[in-house]
Amino acid sequence: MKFESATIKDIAKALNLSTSTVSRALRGSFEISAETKKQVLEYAEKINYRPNPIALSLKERRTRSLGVVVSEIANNFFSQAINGIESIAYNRGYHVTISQSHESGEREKVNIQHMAARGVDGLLVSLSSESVDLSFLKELHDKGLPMVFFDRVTQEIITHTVVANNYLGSFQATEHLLQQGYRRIAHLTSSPHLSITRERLEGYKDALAKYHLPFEESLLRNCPHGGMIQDEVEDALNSLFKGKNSPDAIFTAGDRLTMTCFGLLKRLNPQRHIGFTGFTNTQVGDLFAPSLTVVRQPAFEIGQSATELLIQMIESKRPVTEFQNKVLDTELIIRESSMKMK
Amino acid sequence: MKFESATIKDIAKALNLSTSTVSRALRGSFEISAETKKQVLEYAEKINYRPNPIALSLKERRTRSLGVVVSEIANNFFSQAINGIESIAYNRGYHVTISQSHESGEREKVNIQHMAARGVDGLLVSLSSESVDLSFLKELHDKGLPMVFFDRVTQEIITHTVVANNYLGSFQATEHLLQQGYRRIAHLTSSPHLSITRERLEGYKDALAKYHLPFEESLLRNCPHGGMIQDEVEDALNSLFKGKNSPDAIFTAGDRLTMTCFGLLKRLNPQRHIGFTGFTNTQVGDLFAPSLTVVRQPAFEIGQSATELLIQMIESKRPVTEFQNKVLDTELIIRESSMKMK
DNA sequence: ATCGTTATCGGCATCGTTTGCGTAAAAAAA
DNA sequence: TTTTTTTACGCAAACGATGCCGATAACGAT
Repeated sequence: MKFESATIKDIAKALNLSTSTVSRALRGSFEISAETKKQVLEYAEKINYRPNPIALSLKERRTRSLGVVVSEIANNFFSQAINGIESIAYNRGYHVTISQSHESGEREKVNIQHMAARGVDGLLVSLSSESVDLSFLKELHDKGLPMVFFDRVTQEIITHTVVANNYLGSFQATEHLLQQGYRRIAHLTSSPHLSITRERLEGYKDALAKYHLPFEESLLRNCPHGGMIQDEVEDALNSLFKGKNSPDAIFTAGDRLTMTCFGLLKRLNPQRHIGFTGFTNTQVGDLFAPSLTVVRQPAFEIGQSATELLIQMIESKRPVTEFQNKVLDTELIIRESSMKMK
Repeated sequence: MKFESATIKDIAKALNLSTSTVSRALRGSFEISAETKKQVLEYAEKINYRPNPIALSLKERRTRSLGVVVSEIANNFFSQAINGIESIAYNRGYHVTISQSHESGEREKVNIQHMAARGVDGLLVSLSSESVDLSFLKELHDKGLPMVFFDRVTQEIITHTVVANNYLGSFQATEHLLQQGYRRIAHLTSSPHLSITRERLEGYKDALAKYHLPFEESLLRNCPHGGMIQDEVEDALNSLFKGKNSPDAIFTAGDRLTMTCFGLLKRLNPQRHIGFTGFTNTQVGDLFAPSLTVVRQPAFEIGQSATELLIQMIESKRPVTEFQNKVLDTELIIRESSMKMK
């Protein structure tokens, strides 16, 4: 089953012209007579001619498409970020190819290499939680493939980055819980490799320090799959609530993690009140019971900003040497789940 | 800023061979000596040679990528369906290019034509609510571009389709509300043009008929943007609850519509109890207050099934003339929101 | 010595489009 | 009329890879 489209040759043959004349007529070159031009334009319109973007890509060595790598689409943060990416990309004439790593480093590598082999003009990357060996990305970067990291970034590759103010968002959320009177705040987070994990942990620690509380390893849990695997979260919660020194509040550091943990908390511990807040971009936090106190990231804007920087790099004549590291503020939306029961 | 990659010519030049020899050596042709083959393979590995997919696409007239058109990614149903699409596509060696129509017919047309102009080997389409003139799609279909419709389908183009059993899902949900004792069940749905709208309306009507209740126009509301525009839903709800004959239950026919309506219902009518259920693929229906009775569609499986059919069409030698119309069952998950208060 | 085989490789066209260069005919200048 | 300029177009190369055909050499058979 093949799909045939009209080419410039078909027009040339039909009108007894050369392909070069047709090509020039189509793009309105001044060295083609008005008459010929009109003829060509009319015929092209008639047979609904569309230039073959693949041939153009081969010639111009560009595809006008951007590659996006995220861990999961079915994640409020990422789907909103992708909306931001798309809104800029399409306005600037770029396509968007999306691939998911599902938090697998191997999958991420395969997807990126597949896209990079001339499939895309640039890459928007949010690393997977398994990503440790980034040498394949570094190679692509060294070869000149433009890339911008967002959300989950790396220091190993020097380029533009766009992230939320994870430190401050985490600090504010933790401080809010402390202000409410909670004193044993557990922190449920993703893989320790990730930049967001480290930054959010720092904010959490510093907020504790401000209230002269020690950081306790025993209140920290890592779920490398970020809430995608329910058992991982369930194990973490069970171990947290096993002893007698169990936490009185939980602060989660990721969209899926927040949702999964919130659900499990209701199931596993329905009787006890646990203060709760977490990073999530859900738009229905006020519909939950209890309504959810959340740290919201400017996902759409992060996507937009990263895309603008990427396109700017792609279209720059000379190699870019000055890089921006954008940090956008989060928003703490306080609802019932973090309130202290009397 | 350009990204240069090694080509077959570089290998040929370096090894003093012709490009054809290198090409054949790379794909292990038997008419190349073992020695040359080894030389080529080794050098290719050394410079990390990757065939240029664009050049291959031009030659083989295929791109090994699939185009997906949905209204919104940030929609539980679609993001899960895309996961299904991706799971099959990547296993079969296809890329996935996603575009959103945002329920705009114009945007949909532009995106599809952009992708179709040789950008993709086939299309997976869920129509936008504004889609009325499908002539551009029909043209592409007539030219031989393989396409499969899922979720929101059309009769105008004869090809494979994969949908949920919208009629039955709607019937069961409505019947459930009726069994609970509700008698004035409003139906909030999307654009009347959509197949899903019609099918779900039929199920709703037939369930009413089974209980000898008349269908009342005054209990039907269309929100063409499917819950993406809050005001649309708010207006619909306000007009429903204006008179004295206001509904005692609401049944919504779409993911975003369900979420938006559920939120508004709590805000606008906090005092009165309204029975509620709707189509949605949210994974956290049990976390809401009240927990949400939902009609869940097998989104992942729908995506998988549609993709399998599409790839089968693409790889078929001769035009496909027998088409499947798959219908997958929905699941009614009963929770508190649809319970009748005593 | 001549021919046929076989093994191994190169030349060239091709996919669709753009573009630098060349050139015929027509128009303008001499 | 001759020369120069302009107009309007064609030729061919290029992008990267493939594949049909043809070329060359070595070798055995006749």
